Amino acid sequence: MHPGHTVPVDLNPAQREAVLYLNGPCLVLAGAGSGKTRVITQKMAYLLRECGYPGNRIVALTFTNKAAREMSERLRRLVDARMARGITISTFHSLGLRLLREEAGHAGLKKSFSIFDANDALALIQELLVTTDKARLKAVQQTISLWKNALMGPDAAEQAAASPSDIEAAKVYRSYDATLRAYQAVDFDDLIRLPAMLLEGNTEVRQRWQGRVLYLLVDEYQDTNVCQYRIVQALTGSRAMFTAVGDDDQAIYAWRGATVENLAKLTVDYPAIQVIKLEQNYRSVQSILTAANRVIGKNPNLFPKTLWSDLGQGEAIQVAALDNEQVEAESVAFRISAARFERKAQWRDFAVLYRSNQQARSMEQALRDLRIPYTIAGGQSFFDKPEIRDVLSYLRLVANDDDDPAFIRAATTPRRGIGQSTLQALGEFAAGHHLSLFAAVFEIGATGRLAQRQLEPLLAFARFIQRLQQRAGRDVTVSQPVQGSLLSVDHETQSGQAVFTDRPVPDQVDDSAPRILDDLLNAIQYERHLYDLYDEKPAEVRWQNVLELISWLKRKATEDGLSLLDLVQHVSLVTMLERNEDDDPDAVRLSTLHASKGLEYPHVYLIGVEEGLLPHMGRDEDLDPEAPDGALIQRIQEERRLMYVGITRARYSLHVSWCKRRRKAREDQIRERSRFIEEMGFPAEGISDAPGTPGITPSERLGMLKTLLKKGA
DNA sequence: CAGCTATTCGTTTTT
DNA sequence: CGAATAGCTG
Repeated sequence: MHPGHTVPVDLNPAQREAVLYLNGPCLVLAGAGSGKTRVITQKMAYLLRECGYPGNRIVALTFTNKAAREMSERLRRLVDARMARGITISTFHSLGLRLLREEAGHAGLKKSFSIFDANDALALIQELLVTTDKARLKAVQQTISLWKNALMGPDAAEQAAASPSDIEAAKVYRSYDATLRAYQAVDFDDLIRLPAMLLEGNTEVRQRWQGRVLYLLVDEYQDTNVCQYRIVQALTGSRAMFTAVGDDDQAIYAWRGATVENLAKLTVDYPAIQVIKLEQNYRSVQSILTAANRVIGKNPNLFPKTLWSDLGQGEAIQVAALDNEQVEAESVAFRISAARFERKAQWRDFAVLYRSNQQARSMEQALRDLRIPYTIAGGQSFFDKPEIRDVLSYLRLVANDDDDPAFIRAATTPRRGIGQSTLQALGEFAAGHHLSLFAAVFEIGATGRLAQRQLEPLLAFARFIQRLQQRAGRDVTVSQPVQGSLLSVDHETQSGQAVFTDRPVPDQVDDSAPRILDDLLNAIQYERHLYDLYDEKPAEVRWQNVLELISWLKRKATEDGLSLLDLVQHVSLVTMLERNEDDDPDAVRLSTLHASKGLEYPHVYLIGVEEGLLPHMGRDEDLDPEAPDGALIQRIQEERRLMYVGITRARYSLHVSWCKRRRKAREDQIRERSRFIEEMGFPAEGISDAPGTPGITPSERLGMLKTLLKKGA
């Protein structure tokens, strides 16, 4: 493009140093809003342009798909698309998935292994434990997950298990893992753990993948777990050419196995590592930054930083105490509405952040009442919706008929005369003969263990799946796009010219993926099923979701020239998450604090800042005899970082609120304001009560509503 | 077998 | 107050 003057501009000295440093490993300690994404994208651009690195040998890893998307968009603005071709910008999970698909054989898996989501996994644990106690099941699941994230197998877990509950969990872990393997399935944690094991244990695999990674960049390094750290080590090898960017003050994922110590560990494992601090904040006005610094100042710090900004003092932070959750929501909705008018701002300039998803409920209600458009991030995810899981279960089964949970779900949805007792008989037979449920259908007939009326629908279903498998398998599209330099293509569409020229003309029987998908939906009468099950409106919404899924799959199939089988293998839950979010409409953003990390908004409303909710407290925190000393303190510290993350999302104004009362189950609870509010400096100067919000009477509220509706119309 | 009613039970954050 | 599940009936 423009060789010569492409050395990054618009960077401060520290950022510039971080971008240019290539003599070895590099650790960038980036405070909130200090431009870490800019550093990463500029560095990628620098590597591509100035250093002549080929795109397909640069890998950038993030934690969320949103972050990955953001990053590739920003890179796209910096460099020519051709130059960036083949670059990998993806989450750890999707890189892990790609590695696992490619190296499936080395991991003892067939290429078409299934991926269990959290629900599938929980159901499996429920089967293994006899308990119906959901809390216990979740606890076991969590424990197993932590072990997996720590790269501990069942043996190691058994050794490490101290408490009776851990010993029980270790037992479950063993059979859980064995069962997954029998199903030819992996869970989310395996997408990280198995690649880590493969890279460490298999020299051939390690060398192959090392050879593809000339430079590695890792975002949000403070949120890596043991497996992820090992993956970084294995991929970079002794060359150790990588840049890790992180901020220990924003470590908020300890509960899922992330260890901040990984940051410090880098300086130990790589003594020559170059450590660069980014301390200038470009996001927030000083009043916000001051509050943030005060709060986080209460935490011990691995790497002390002093954030500063030259954006001016800004307006005072507002703190409001409200009567209850509903009033709080109404107050926020109203104030946003007024502020948009006064500031001549857009809806999208406002965000409402909260600790837990349920808090979105009252907020949604209030926003709807005032006709304020909103979008929710981090709520129930797309692939958690039953209709999506239903459809995917068919695809999973087509790709992998060892996947018993998929079999059960598909066979019984929609209802087709296959019920509890049928499945139980089939299950017992299958277990006794070491068969999958699918395979058992064809064997059990001869045994006469099932009545004809039970066997019939089973056979019909299994044959239906077989037909799909045949059609999917016969559809061998020629060119898989060249997989020579393999880390390619997460975002860069692989389409280009190859797909169109190399694709065979479909013959009379159209077995292309899109056609099969259509036929499948038709055959199972899924739309009708939805309308039978739900009311008109919700049914339509769900059907729309299905259509969205299908059209996404079709698009993917067409663009990348994939057969249905390829599609199902390459496109699973994880890659589905990478689907382009709908265009961002002008709407208020509702988000959990966790999901807000990395984002910024001009005006932020932080709600539910109460003892017990924001420093979130378990019920009987001190009653837990197994809790080691200091566990509580650590939890509080993580909650404090969460508060810090919330505060630092705001650019110009921050509004904190809390409820004096909150109705829990059946009874109202008296709540105290969060300790974090005092830690911010309240009620010191620079922070004030929100004016004109407390104690709005219903009639006043109605009046305001009418006024607003007039304005809106 | 499948859909309906009655009852019970309430921690969180996400890939 | 709401959702998830057990249990019952057609």
